[in-house]
Parts: sequence; structure tokens; C-alpha cells
Amino acid sequence: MEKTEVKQLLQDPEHYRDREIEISGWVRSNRDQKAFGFLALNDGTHFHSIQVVYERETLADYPRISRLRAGSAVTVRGVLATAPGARQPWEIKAREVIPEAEAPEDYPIQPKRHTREFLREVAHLRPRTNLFAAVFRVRSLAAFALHRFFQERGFVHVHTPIITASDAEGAGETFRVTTMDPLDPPRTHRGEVDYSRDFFARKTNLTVSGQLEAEAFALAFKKVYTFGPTFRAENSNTSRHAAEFWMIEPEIAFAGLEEDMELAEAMIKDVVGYVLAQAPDEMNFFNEFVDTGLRERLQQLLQARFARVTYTRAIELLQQSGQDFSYTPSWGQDLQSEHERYLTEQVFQKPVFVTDYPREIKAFYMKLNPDGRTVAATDLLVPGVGELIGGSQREDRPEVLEERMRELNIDPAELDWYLDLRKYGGVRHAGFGLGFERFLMYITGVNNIRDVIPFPRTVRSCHF
RNA sequence: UCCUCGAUAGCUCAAUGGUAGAGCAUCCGGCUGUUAACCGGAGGGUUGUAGGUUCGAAUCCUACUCGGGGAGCCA
Repeated sequence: MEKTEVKQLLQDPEHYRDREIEISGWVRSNRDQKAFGFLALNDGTHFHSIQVVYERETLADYPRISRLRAGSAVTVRGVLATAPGARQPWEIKAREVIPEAEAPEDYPIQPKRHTREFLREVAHLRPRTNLFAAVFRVRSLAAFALHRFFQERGFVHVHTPIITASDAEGAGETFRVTTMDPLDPPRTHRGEVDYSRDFFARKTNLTVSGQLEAEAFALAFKKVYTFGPTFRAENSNTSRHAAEFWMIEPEIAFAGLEEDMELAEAMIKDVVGYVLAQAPDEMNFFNEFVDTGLRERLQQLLQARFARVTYTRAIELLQQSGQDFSYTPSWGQDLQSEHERYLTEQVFQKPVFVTDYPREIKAFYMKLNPDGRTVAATDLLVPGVGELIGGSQREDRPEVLEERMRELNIDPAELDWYLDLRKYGGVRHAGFGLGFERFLMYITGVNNIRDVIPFPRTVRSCHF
């Protein structure tokens, strides 16, 4: 008797053929007939379930086993054999089926198609479905591939803080972190809330980005990356926004925008290639049931050289397109979603870096170009998802940086440490932020961010 | 936050002003290789909530709640 797992069995079935094995997992479906029955058993190690055949003649407690409902857990002892005339080549002929835990009749996951909306309401059970088993295995593999990509290139992984005091990054609304009594906070003599008596003796919030801290480490280790949770308290009601999501933020020193884009392109191709190779069953499932163009699009991505276009040129292309946009493209305005989609899906038909945006529509830390009108920023637009990456070369001239901060009403005193980085050996450097969930949407074809996060947190929704 | 669509059995959906139904799931029975098995039977409903119109409301009106899609903000 050998304890084993479905993944091992299906990787090398000949090795296990006719051998006594033991396997434990959950029942996906159970069909019994007069003399025998079939369990579809999934043990979580493999996308596919394995079929278990049990016979009335040889199984002592056949009536009980034949009534086991989907969701029940069992241990099966038997031999691996080829399945006659069956859809799957291998099955287990059970000698013994031991119920480990039975699921009552109100188990919500049926062997049928469920809507994603319903499954979100049972997020604790949805990883037992084909779709979510595939999504979350791919999520795990993609996370590993990202670490591997950076580690193999000598990048140092930085754990940037989750709680921060910098309120000046301009990356959206923040969640306040406090231990004060909301009904009766300490107050100053003028009646204002006195944050100096809060836990950290100042106003603090959950991080909206690890970039500024990553820059500090890039100016010591030369190549670093962060990979962690990020929090935005924005009232965004879309399929692409969550209040809690994960970001990858590489930062490289002695490098500019060109190197930044090369890094982003290599990273995306590496991870997509890894997932395609490591999760063929999951990717086949997405291609068949989620997005029938997925495989072709990802294969093209691996082959294609990502396009590069300046913001100024992109505006020209949009203006000359003859398209009837809801918003007329004009220089100085941010690109609308419809413009981004048109560029990546129609004009280039592949991922495209848009570079050198007007300074007025980008953040204070981005390097001012010699033309004085644009900054060395880039957004990577991809078909289907839109903006996947936002990056830039960082402003490394202290006087220009400080001037930009004053322009945008950011108090330089609050970010004195950030200005120090320019003061002491602050070479040119660049970086970008990749929204991990948006990347997963792109890889899997799943079109709602709530379905690529195990337990999603969005506006007015924080269950589980 | 704005625009738009929706909410009926555990799930997916019918019923468009006149007796709330089907498929799946569940339960019972049948079936000698099933695989979204099949065949027969049974149970299962305050039609999202609160008001209103009407002889009569799942259906029409108002508000609210929740959800989908789109926009803005962004990753």
C-alpha cells in the first residue's frame, strides 16, 4: 500500500499500473448503478480528477459509499488500471473507500455550470471548482515565476512597509491606520484631532505603493523589486479595481526608461512562458471555456516585439484614425480607456509602451525630459486589459524634483529622506509597477479582478 | 461618484395585469462501464426590501438594498 497523489499517478501511470495505492481527496461527482458506481475524485494536486470505480460485490459498505455527495472527503485504496472505453485513460479500481468527512445535501457546488457572481458569494468553496482551481494554481505559479525571474537576474527582494506615513505620493485615496477611539479621539486645544497622540504619533495609512522605499534600496543594491499587497480606498466600481491588490515594483539604478521597458517586456514574456509550460491543463481550460482566443494571443505575445510609441505620436495616430471617439483625443489630455484600447487592439494589435507623457498629467517623481514639456514615463497597454504597467525614469536632480513637488503642493519637508537619495549619490534610476491581478487577468482571460483574488476586497464588500 | 441593465425554488432561468413553472441539485426507486449519465416519482416559493396604483401585481409606479456591464480614478 503506497500513499500517493493524483499528480504523481498521472505523470507516470505506467509506474503505478496494477499496484496497490492509497489516495485521499474530495468527491466531485458520484454516479452509482446497480452493481457498481463511479467517483470523480480530486485531491487538489492536479487539475483533473481521477475516476474511482467501486463494485457492490467487493465493497462492504456499498450503499453508504454510493450515497456520498459531492464535496465529501474520502480515502480510496485500490489499484491503478486502464479504463476500458473511457474518456480518461486511467482509473482506480477501489478495494476500499473510507469516508473521511461527508458533505450534507445543501453543499452549494454542484457538478454543473455556476455563474461567477454566485461563486463569489461562496468564495470559501469556489477553489473546488474547475475554473477557480485553475485560476489560483496559475496565480501561485505566476508569483513563483516572478520571484524566479528577478532572483536569477540578481535582483534583491525588498519588503517595503505596509504602514506608511507618507501621504504625498498622489496615488489615490488611502486607508487610515489608527488606534484612536473613533467616537472620542484626543484633540488639540483648538479642537482638531491630535494625531501626535495616536499610536505612531502622526497620521499614518496603508501603503499605496512601495516605490519610494524601493528607490532607496535600488540606490544601494542597484537592482531590487518589491512584491506585496497595496491598498487604495478609492470608490472604484469596475471589474479592474480592488481595494487590496498585489503589486510588483522593480527599481533599477544606472538605468533609464529604455532599460526599464526592456526589463518589463522580458519579465512578462518570462512569466507567461513559465505558466504556459507549467500549467498546460489549466491553460487549456481557460482557452476552451473562458477565452477562446487566449492561447493564440499569448503565443503571439511571446514572439512579438512589444511596440513603442510616444504619447505625442499616439495622439496623432488617434486623431488621424477617423474613429468616432466619445472623447476627442488632444495633446495634454490623458488617454481615455477607449483610446488605449484602440491603440493596443487596433493600431498595434499587441502590447505597446506609450512613452513621454505631458508633465501635467503625471506624478512629481518622474524625470523631466529636455523638452521641458514631457516626462520620461511609460504605460504598457495590452489588449483586453488596458493599462498593465505604469513606469518611469525617476527625477534624480534634487532642485528639479523639489521644484516639481512645490508645483504639485507637496511639502518637501515631508519627504526629506526621499530628497536625500538625490543628495547622496543619486544616480539616474527607473522602475515600474505591475498590477499582479491585472497580469493574471491577462494570462487567464478571466475578465473580473474579483475572480483572480482568493478573497477580494472591494468597495462595500469585505466578506470572509 | 455617474450612466445602464438586473434581482422569481439551493443553482440557472420561464411566466408581461388574471391559478408561480422547467432543467439541474436534493430525497425515493430503476438501470451491467458511467463521466454535465440516463429513466420514473417526490419534496421544495412572503417573486430582494418598503410603500403605492388596481377588482386583481412576479408583471405597472416610487424609494432603498444588493449584483452585472460601462465611464471616471488607477495598477
